[in-house]
Amino acid sequence: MKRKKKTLISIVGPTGIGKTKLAIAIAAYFKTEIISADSRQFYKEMYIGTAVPSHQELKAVTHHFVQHKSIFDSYSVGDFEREAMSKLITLFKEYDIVVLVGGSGLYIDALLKGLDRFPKIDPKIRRDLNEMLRTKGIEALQEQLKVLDNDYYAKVDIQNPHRLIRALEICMGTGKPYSSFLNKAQVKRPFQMITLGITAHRKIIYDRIEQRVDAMMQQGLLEEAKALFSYSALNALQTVGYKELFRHLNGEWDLEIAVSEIKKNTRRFAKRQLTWFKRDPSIIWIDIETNMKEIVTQISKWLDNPKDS
RNA sequence: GGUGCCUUAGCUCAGUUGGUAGAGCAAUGGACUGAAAAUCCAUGUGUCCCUGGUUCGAUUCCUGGAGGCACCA
Repeated sequence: MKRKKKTLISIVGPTGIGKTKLAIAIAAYFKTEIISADSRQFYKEMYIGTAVPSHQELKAVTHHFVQHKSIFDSYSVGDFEREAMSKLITLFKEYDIVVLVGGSGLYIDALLKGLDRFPKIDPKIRRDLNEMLRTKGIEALQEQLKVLDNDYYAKVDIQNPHRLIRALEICMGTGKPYSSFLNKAQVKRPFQMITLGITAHRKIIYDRIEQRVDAMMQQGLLEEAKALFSYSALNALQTVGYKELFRHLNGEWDLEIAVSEIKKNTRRFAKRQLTWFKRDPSIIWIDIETNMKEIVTQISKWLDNPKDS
């Protein structure tokens, strides 16, 4: 018998905590498929350093948005939101439950909460703004934003060049203030959501990161980085695990230093992920030690008695 | 065994002509609307090895001890 209510079960949490494994177990249990929201597992040229699911895991449960893009493609969170929403709608025709898994907070939120709509902007504008940043400094960007969108200037972190450039490219590309595009509508998704956050004591998270980085090195991360070295300027390769090895490959760092930098940057990344997810009160946090059976039982209970819409 | 040097934050170390201390790194907290594994902001956590002594006051000077390093035996 089919449940009427469509439900998206999301698994979020810091890197290395075991999201992949749990998501596959849950998806297998409910006999459904997985949508991945991991901004680095999209790219097919990167494998070891992004900890994509193994071939076996991918065979056990169908995954979407894993290694479906190339590092040479330009791919944004807006593209992801559109593609993933349309995939979700398709999947819900066949399944009552779909599993979403990932560690990229912005991408998860894009799907769960929606983004405002922005027109496509000519990439030349961003290139010019980056050039302006390089030659005239961040003050020039700040001055420009003050003129074009004073409201946003008052709110934004004006030390952050990415934020300034994004706002400015919208202002310049559309002729309208960036802030005029924000909060157009509260999106209402046509399905209910259960979001599980996996977590553990910081020490345990960090130990797992340490072990995982060592394991990646053993699996040949250095070789993978070598093969991608000539593309190191691409956005997709601004990625922990690769950017540090590039600095080893260009002679800047000993391998040992590069590896310890990878560990450090992965720790910091995990911390930022926790900061992002912590502010979402709808996330139900479960400890890494909780066993699978308990989790599935709990989910089934929620599905039978949805607390809210 | 002798002589010399060292012991201060998680680590490496600075410093206080005697008024209980500060850098770098690490760490921690936070922000985040198409670059997000990106980008940015904020924060100093301490038996100054122990013990007596001198002193109004010792992390600082002196005695003794412990540990470390170097050299000599």
